[in-house]
Amino acid sequence: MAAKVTIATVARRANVSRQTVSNVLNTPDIVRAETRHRVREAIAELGYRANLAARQMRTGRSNLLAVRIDHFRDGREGAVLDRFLHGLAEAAGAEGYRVVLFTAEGDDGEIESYRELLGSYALDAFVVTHTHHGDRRTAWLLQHDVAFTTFGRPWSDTDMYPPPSPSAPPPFGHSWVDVDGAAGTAMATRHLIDAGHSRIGFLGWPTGSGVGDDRFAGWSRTMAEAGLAVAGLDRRTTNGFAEGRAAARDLLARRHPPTALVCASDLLALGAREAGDIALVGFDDTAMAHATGLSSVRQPIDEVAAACVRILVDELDHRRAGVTAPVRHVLRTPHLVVRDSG
Amino acid sequence: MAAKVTIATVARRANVSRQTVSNVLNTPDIVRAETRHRVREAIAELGYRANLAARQMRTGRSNLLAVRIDHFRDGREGAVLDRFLHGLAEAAGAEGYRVVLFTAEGDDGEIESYRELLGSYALDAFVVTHTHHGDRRTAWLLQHDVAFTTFGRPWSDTDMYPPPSPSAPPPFGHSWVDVDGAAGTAMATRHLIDAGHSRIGFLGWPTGSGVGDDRFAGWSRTMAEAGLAVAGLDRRTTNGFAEGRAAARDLLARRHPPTALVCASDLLALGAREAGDIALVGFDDTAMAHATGLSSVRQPIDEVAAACVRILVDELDHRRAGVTAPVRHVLRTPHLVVRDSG
DNA sequence: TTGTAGGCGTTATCAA
DNA sequence: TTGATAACGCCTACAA
Repeated sequence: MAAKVTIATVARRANVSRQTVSNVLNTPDIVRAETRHRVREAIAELGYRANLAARQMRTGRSNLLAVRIDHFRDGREGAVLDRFLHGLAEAAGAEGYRVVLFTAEGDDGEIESYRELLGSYALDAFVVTHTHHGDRRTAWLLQHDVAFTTFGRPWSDTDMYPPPSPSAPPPFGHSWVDVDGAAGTAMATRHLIDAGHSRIGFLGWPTGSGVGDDRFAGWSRTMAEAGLAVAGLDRRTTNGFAEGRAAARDLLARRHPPTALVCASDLLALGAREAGDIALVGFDDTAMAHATGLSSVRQPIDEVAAACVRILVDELDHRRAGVTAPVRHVLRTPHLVVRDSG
Repeated sequence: MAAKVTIATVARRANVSRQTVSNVLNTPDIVRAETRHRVREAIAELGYRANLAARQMRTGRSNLLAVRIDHFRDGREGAVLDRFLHGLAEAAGAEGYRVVLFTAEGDDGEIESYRELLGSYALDAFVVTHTHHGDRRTAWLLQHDVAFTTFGRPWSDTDMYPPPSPSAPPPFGHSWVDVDGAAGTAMATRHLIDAGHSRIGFLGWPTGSGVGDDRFAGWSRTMAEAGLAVAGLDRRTTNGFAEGRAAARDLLARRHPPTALVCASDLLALGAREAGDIALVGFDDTAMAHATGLSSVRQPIDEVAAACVRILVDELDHRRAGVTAPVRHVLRTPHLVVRDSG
């Protein structure tokens, strides 16, 4: 354990006051070049690093971003969350922030965690993932004037506009970052059309999930634009391998079966692959797709994470300056990874 | 934003001094029951929560555990690290600790991160993952007397016993938690033997990786114990789907081909599945195995994470008391998830 | 441009 | 058993 090096140590070494050292650190411009240089040398020689706890105590900023880590869920969530966390940690690190994890059960459990973490002044902002219809979390955060952004759009108006209250002045909406799922499935559909298919089906999740409906929309819109019929070509089911297989079998058994399928997840696509010979495109470009040669729509997760961090850092900077940051919405376009399957 | 509630607020409300409130929080035994009760009521009424930055400043403890999050690597790493992080965050939370992430490139990059994080007093201990032969990280941490534990055994003596130095007194080894990979492949092998197979092959990674050699050992040991020949039945290759397929084809083309394969990863197993009709057992029980009905050896990741946290909390408690914590080694046994593949 | 004084919220020390 | 005082390391305001 090296001896403790504080601002005072550096000050003594550089023959200046503690305040001058602090200035070199925080507002270098107001320090004479020669002094600044001397102080920086002392800092380097002594290997000085600011004590973050002390800084936080004084400034009230912890430079910590919190994100909930979910239970492992098969397929999609696993791989995507993993990449997201990595991207988040990397982007945050570059901005002088760090990422802390917390776990919670359900929306209300997550809100309880917000209370705890905020109560102990343990973090500056939250990244909220897996937004859904009627999301109570975003409403809570808005009402409590907490800095946050979401990976995922608000899927209903009530998520965007909580009941106005003195503590939640306009604008009521919140910043978010998301991937344009419809653009992804549109891309997949177009790819299959270009490959010569005309009876292209869609395998997705039950109506009602924002993400699922979005992905459905990209397919149906593109089919319509190409003048292709969609009647009887789509099947909605819960996410899963067996479910994908069953749904695909069902589609293939119809009078005019599809020759290709756009799927809302790799898992569904892999299930469908077992249902018979059919061109496939999955979604999320998971390890499974990579491993099994499945074409898949890949979300630019690193960019999403970086955008989240940028938004939050900007938001925190604005708050520090006492002004309201603009609400920002970032929608990134995924890209299609073509493999032998489609 | 609720008004700030500090220990002083609570003290006033309960008609005691700040110190008494602090005592109720940290050493409740020394406070008279009646006073303690009154203070606790005030805490509840006011929704008081300790300011962690202030506490850290005073105690020098941040209650933060740091873990590096790697780049996403296909297959294995993704799913396992994901589960591990969740388990870590959950177990840490239960002990009043939180988990912070950091990224780094290579061992030396990780060591540089240690320097930074420790220098700013930003965390109490590290969890080190993916230990390997000649791991410089553990040696560095030992030499600098940093609290840490590893998920993964030290795979060479030099990892365990750094050059003795005044700052690293005995015991030189470090605590670790790991999964008994050999037990896992032994289990898989026995399962295949019980299913009637006698020519059971092994598909693994090149010699030299601790984890890979460990998994190989379980297979070869079990085959020997059962009096079964292993000559010409194993194939080592880099991890990957195509690699697994090629290696399996190679094995199947031999004069006396195996009828079943124990694989060091799900990815290899899924590749092997495409090589022909052969019973398979994978490793890690990833989403891929779950989705495709592949039998697989599942590591008790949650238990590993919990053990890591327990070791670290214990270590930190000892340090706080000024005594050396015993070095602990935890080796957990995986279990076999049987599906239709094997 | 540089230095001095004070306080952030907590806990450790010691006195009452 | 409880309370007063000081100190952790930093930053902000203000004075020199």
